[in-house]
Amino acid sequence: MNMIDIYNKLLETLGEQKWWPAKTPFEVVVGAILTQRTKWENVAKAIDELEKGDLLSPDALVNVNRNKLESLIKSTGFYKQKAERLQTVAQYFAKNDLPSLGENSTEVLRNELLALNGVGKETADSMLLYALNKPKFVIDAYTVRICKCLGISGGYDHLQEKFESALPKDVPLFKEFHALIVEYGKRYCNRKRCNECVLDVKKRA
DNA sequence: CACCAGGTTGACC
DNA sequence: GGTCAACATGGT
Repeated sequence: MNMIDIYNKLLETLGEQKWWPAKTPFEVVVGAILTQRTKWENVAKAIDELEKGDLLSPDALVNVNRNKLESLIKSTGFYKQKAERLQTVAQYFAKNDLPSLGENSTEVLRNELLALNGVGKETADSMLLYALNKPKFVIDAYTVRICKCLGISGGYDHLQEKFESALPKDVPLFKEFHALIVEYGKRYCNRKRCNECVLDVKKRA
């Protein structure tokens, strides 16, 4: 089964996911930091708090009091380091306007994002794909686990190359595929449950 | 009570 | 190069 077949099967089984759940590109950036090692429901609460405080803009986030920020995002865990990371990326996006930032090449942007403390490969690629609409395939824990079941092993770079070379560089496709993988992983292929083989999806539908 | 969640970092080999 | 604990809350 090739990548496109896998995509179609997931889509057919799970339906469209329509990621990333955010109202603005900068909200994607904020969510990308907050969701590190954390369930999305807890992130949603924090984003809600930030929205109430009118803090979902780079300038507002840069200027907010650190302790206040920490208390608002407490539900996401690791709240002290995440507060610091949020202000770091907010500073970057305050200096570099989001829409016009997209004119730069994907690789240049990626390196700039990776240079920020708290932004690793997955977070950078999530921002590139879902906030800046760049064709970067996001690899996460579910992707690694599912690929392993499929007999595809390797680290982040290897898997990313595998997806990107097997698929057309289509941003909506990349967005939806990653979303489907996460949803599939949550339901059928996580720490507690690994029904050895992924993509027997018909049986489970 | 133990384990896990859409990672990243710095220390240590 | 790779491995490992730390980071911390909320849900099963």
